[in-house]
Amino acid sequence: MFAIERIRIIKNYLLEKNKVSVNELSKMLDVSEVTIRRDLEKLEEEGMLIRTHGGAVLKKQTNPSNSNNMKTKSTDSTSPYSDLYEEIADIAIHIIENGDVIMLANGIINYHIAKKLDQKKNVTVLTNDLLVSIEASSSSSNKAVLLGGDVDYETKATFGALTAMDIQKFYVNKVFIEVDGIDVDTGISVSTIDKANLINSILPNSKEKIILCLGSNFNKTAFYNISRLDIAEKIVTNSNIDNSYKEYLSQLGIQLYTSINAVERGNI
Amino acid sequence: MFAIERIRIIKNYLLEKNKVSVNELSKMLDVSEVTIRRDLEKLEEEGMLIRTHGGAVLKKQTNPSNSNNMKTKSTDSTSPYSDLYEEIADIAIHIIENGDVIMLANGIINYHIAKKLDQKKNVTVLTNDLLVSIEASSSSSNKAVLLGGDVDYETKATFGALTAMDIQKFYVNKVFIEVDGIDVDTGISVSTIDKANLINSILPNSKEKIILCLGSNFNKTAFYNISRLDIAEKIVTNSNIDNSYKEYLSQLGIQLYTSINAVERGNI
DNA sequence: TTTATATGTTTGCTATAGAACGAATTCGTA
DNA sequence: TACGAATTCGTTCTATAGCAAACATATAAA
Repeated sequence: MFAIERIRIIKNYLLEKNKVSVNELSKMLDVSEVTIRRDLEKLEEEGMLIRTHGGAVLKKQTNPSNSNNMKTKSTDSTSPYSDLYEEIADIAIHIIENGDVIMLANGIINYHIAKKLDQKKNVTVLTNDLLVSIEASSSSSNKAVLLGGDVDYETKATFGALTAMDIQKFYVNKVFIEVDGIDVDTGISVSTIDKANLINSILPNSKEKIILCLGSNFNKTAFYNISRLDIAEKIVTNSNIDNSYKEYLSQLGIQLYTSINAVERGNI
Repeated sequence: MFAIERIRIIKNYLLEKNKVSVNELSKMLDVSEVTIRRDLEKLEEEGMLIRTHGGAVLKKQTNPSNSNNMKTKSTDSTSPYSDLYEEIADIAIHIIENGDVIMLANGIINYHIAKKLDQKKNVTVLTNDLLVSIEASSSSSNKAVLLGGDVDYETKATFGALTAMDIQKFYVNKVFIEVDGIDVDTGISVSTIDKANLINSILPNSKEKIILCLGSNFNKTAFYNISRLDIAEKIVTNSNIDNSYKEYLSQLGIQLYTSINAVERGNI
């Protein structure tokens, strides 16, 4: 037996018994007591034990107060926008009806929608967002179907060729899409190509398209353009937007849902 | 014999025995001790083993001295079996080589393997386990592909028709399967039909099948039978199993890797 | 050819582990 | 409390095995 093995064994034994005797170890490991003493000496240097006459006892670790961590979920619900996301989700949840088959593309607002889904029954959720799928499946009356694909650690969502293929297999009543930009001229846009591809894949396979967008993202254009605005049936946002937009959207036949809290908060 | 062959043999030998001596290997492989030392040096750099005077022992990520505190993730690592799961994962991780394309079926052991994957490079992980996919994608040098399907809230994994279809699109080097029962007569079995179906789907599409099984699940048969034992190339478990099994497995040409915590079990 | 890689041999040097023995300690008993 | 026996300890010494480094050889690649 190698020294390192012997020491490993002594460590384990000590952790179990909290104390060891030289004699006992010597017999157990079939080496001389001198050797055991030398081993214990090493372990004492490591700070693992305190030697005593005839053996050693386990040293109590001074715990470096690490009890603070243990964050639960990775979505930054501490983000400054968290409330706004939830406001939008609060509106959007009412658009969903029992028995609906919906797609929730990956994103924070859709995560909040998924958390509220236990209010509904017999809803089938198609999503590429891992956290959305977990929330949506938490209620036994609903069902979540996750799209396969390459996992993006940052967004906790699947993308890529497999995702696009999987999407083709489904047809949904409603798709909820979070966008990073809405603009009269450029339409709707998102900031990553993966998300753009995903949305483009699902659009043809959905009856009703519902755009979710922070009020602050109106009049903005993100890097990847998806389509013109008029593909959408509904837009949900958190703040009142100016009248020109309202008119424009109503001309296109798009329903605009706005969080009523917007005014109270006094935000623009 | 090429160096690369020799090193592969040493690896396997080490995984089986948990320790090797320079002298022993030198005789066994008919090369000088210097050569063996140089090989061990390489393997130590790879993080596979720890060299010691006279040989080397298999490296364990789970240091017994700090096994107490700092539990991180939501899977019940507080479960009494947690350490055993991790022991098995500690062995299994050494079976994975850089550049491998592997399947990790859903389960706790595979979750532990996924957490250790940051030691490896360019590994592609196919999985139906959401948590596994997140862990496996956390390192930028690796890649995770999640199988689509119906999400099961309890196991945080995907199952069903879509999962089976998605699996057909891939072929992997190695598949790691956690089973709930191993028996000489009945072969390998699991406790849910979903998992049984999943495993049956991937088996034809994998070159090497590696079974992960708690020692306590030997001689047991879970509800859903999967196949005979001889489809597996390797079995990894956490405790010594009796000699009749060892003989039987070696007759079938199955390599048995065992993690032994010698003292705990009192056998030296 | 040169160059690089893999392996073996030789040569001190070092690590390991046991023996010996005086010093320190524990402990039972007076 | 005191004292002696028994145990345990630390130190030194020794034999053995294992080690790294330098050098040598062979084989393959450029």
